[in-house]
Parts: sequence; structure tokens; C-alpha cells
Amino acid sequence: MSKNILVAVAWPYASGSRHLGHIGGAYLPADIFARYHRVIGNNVLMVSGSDAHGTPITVRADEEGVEPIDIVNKYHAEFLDYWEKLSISWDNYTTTMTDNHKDVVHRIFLKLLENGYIDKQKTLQAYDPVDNKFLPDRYVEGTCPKCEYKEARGDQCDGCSATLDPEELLNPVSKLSGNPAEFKETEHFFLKLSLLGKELMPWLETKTDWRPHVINWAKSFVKEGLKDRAITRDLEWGIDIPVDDLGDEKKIYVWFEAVIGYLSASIEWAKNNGNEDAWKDWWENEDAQSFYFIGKDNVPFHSVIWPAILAGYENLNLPTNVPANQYILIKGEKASASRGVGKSLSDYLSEWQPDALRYTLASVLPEQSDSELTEDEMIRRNNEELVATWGNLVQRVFTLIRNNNEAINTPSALESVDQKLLDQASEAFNDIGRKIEAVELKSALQESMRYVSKVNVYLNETEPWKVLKEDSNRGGRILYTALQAIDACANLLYPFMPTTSKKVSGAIPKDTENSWNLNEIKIGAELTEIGHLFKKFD
RNA sequence: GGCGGCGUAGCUCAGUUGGUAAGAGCGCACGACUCAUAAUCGUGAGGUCGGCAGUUCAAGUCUGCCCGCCGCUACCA
Repeated sequence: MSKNILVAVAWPYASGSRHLGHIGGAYLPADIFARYHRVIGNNVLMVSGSDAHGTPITVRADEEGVEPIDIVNKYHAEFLDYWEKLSISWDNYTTTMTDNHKDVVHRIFLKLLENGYIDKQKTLQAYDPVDNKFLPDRYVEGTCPKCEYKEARGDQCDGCSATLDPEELLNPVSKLSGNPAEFKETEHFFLKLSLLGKELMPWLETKTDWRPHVINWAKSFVKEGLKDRAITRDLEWGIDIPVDDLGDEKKIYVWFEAVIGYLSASIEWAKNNGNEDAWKDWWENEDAQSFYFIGKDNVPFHSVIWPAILAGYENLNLPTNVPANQYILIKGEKASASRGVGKSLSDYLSEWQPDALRYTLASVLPEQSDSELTEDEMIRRNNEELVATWGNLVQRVFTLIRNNNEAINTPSALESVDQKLLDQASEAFNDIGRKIEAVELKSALQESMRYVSKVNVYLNETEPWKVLKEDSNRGGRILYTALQAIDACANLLYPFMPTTSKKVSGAIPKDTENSWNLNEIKIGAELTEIGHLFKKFD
């Protein structure tokens, strides 16, 4: 009865550091979703990796006087450090530099070629005759033919925001070298989106549960009529084209191969785990589901182009859902930074507990529209919601129990207030589970915290610190019930805050081991000191 | 220009297919409690749902126009 769930997460571009917005936009929601599904017994395969190719990386390498691989290695290592510190639970986090990835890309390329979905077309391309290289549109500069703005780029003019073709520019020069640019004919492979796109609309029509901003975008993109799109470039840094009729100065363009990473990372995972065909359970099994966690800037590739590639290849599952997030806008970041540009993710990771950072980001996930987050708000949530509401609740109950250990050994029967609290926990597991499955994570977290508050209410109503003085059996039952509820809270919060939740849950002796339901607490066991779960910021 | 999104209490946001007197958290005011990292709990004030005009028995929720912010327009991925 357990399902196979592929959790595919955007491939971070290894050309620069990530920031909080990236984490909240893709990696954190993916991890919350994956952890939940594992906990309820589904087979999760969560994959991603560092995107190693593309022009920004080579440009950066040139600027720093190093090789592209040095840039990639630097940021890949940095990313691995983030994942470790943030408890992002990959099944496989790899890169696009592996032989495996190259092989898979080649297999897809050749199959699409064979199926007639890739062909060759000639185009005119800006060229630097001094450096002997072709220039991407955005690295050509010149005077805008429409507004005469002097520094218009080949793809658009920043002066009048017109969309341009580079050959329209007057006096075009290379932005990289300053040399005058020429235009030369070059031949490239194109993905025949004009053919593949036709099957996409009926498929998109079935996606009634996608987020409005995602499905609207995808449909209008297809409706406008998809154009064939070049999938090779005149580059040195990238994956070779598996056929040699264009010469070896061309490479597969990054956007085409990076999305294939989801598949190649799955295949690599299978190999590493000793069952080469295991990946098929997620990609060929019709009952498997796939969720692509990305930022809104990636919607075209995941809602249209990647499905088109998959459809052209045949027999591979198309995305079940693409729960793309909008942006988290971190305000006040600049003001709080001591060294110029603003706080880096590394700064936050060194100042914040991982779970607290996960919590504050999860509480503002931009699932519908951009959301604003200030550092004051982050601190407020940490201090009031984590320290005061949840952390304090745990401390409250643990201390009560440790000071009244004999009482909890002989609890009296359940009363209706106790039963009500436990019933509410059962409801919470159902409701919150449903929300996470629908990728309504922000709302799921809010509801989890609402249950935490109910436990505080329960304590205020039952006042065990008073009751214990007169009726230790009744007091014992209240504490026992509160402890059971706290264990439920820890389970509910586990997908969001795995480290602290495990700490709480692990400190409670139990007769059952439910990870997404209420547990029976072992009667007569002693609680160990757990310490403060969260640190308060001054 | 075209396409799309957004504009709901001071702040951050929810508001299913239009239907009981518009919601949450924070902040604010007042109160209860004292087991707990002075933490917890309760009550209350506060909104003509960007503007105007329509459709309808009924609109935050549909239509048109307008204002403001943002994104995309395909060699940024």
C-alpha cells in the first residue's frame, strides 16, 4: 500500500552562494515533504545535485583566473555543507559532471533524435573574432535601435526594456572582451518543441490541483505556440554532443541537460545501492508520483519543457505536480549586515539553530505569492513561537513530571478533558497529513503549532501543579496525558524540525513506536533531563 | 505593447465550486495563573476586503474599466 514518491529538487547553479530565499523556495519544502512521506511509510527518492555547466560559471572562472571546475568544486562543497547543517535529507545529491549523467543525457539525446524530436538548424550568432568564440546574446552589448541607449544587451535593452535580437544592435561589441562583434552562421541541434508541445495541453488540462500561478503560466506558454529551442551551444565547458557531425567545439546546452539530472541522479542512486534497475520504480511505474520543488523562475522548464522531453522519450513518468514557490523577500538584510552586501546563508547557519531557521522559513513559505520576511520577524518567531510556546511547553511538562515521578506511575482513568486533547491530536495527524500531501506546508505548520497551543491550554485548565497536592492519581493522569500530547507534537513537527523533534520524542519512553500518530507512554519510566530545546535571541 | 500574478485589520498572511453577522498569528488594551527559558491562558478594540461600474435574491469570491506593485515575453536558468 505504500507509494513511491520522487522528490525532485531544483539543481543549484554552482556559480555562487545560495541565500535564505533559495532554501525556503525549494530545498526546505522538498525536505519537509520527503520527511513526511518517509514517516508515513512511503518510498521516497529525493534527488538533486549541483549544476556544473553554463556560461555564468565560465565567466566567473575567467574573472577569477581559474578553471570552471574550480568554481564548481568550491560551490559544490559549500552546498554540501548547507545540506548537512540544514538537515536536508537527500537520497542522492550529485553533480552534472559525472559520467553517469553524461551517459543518461546522451541516451535521451539519441532517443529524441531517433524519434525525430531533435534536428539541426542554422542560426546567426554573435562572434568575437579576436577571442575566436561565439557570444551568448546577453554578453553582446551595443546601442539600442529603438531608444539609442548605449549599453543595451543582446537579449534586451535596459534603457527601454525592449526585447532584442543581438543582430539588431548598433555597434555590437563583446561585453567580455570589448572587441567588436561579428555575426557568423552556426549550426545547432534544436529540440522540436513545435512537435512535442501538441501533446502537452491535454496533459496540462488534467492538472487541476496545481498551484494557480504554475498551471496558468504553463498553459499560456503552450497556448502561445512553442518554438523549437536550441539545445547545443558553441562552448568548451559542457557535455559533449553524442554525434560528431557538428564538430567538437559545440556542447549540449545546460538547460537541456540539467533537467535530465533528475533522472540521472535517480539512476546513480540505484547503482550506488546495488540494484541497477531500482530507479524504475519511480520513473516507469505508473503508480509512482513525482513532485518537482523549484522556484518560480524554473516553472517553464519543469511544467513544459521537461515534460516535453519526457514525452518524447516515451515510457517515463511526467511530473505529478510542480509545486513551485514564489520568492521570499528578506527585508532589512542589508541593514543588519556588517560587511556590505548582506547576511549570507553561512552567517545565518552559524548564528541560528538549524531547526529554528527551518521553522522561520517554513512559516513564511511563498506558496501563493511572494512573501516578506525581516530578521526582526525571524527573531520574534524564534523567541515567541519556538522558545516560548513549544520549547517552554516541553520544559514545563518535563519538569512537572520529573518533580512528581511517583504520581505518573499510578494515573487515574481518563476524563473527558484528557480524551478531548488526545482526540484533537488524532485529528491533527489527519488534517496536517492531508495538507502536507497537498503541499500546503505553511498551513500545515500553522496547524501543528495550533495543536501545541492546545496542550498549553489543557495545562492551564487542568492545573496539575495544584491537583497533584490533593489527588496524585488524577495529577498523574494529567501529566501522563500531557506527555502523550507532547510526543504527538514532536511527531507533528518532525518534518519541519527533525532534530529537536527527535530529541523530544527520543526522551519519552513509549510502548508504541508510531511516528505519525499518538503513542502509548510507558508507565513507570523515568524522564531524563532534556534541556532547553531552543535558544532565545536577546 | 502582450500575457500572467498580486493589492484583505498597524504588520505578516488565510480566505474551497459566489451564500450564515469577513478569519489567523503578531502588535495593542484589560484580566487569569505561577508548573515552566518572566514562559502560559482568556477577553476586547481594530477592516466600506486598491478604486469605480455591472451581473445576481446574494460578491472579498464572477465581468468590464481604472490605479499601484511584480514577473514573464523563450541564448538567465
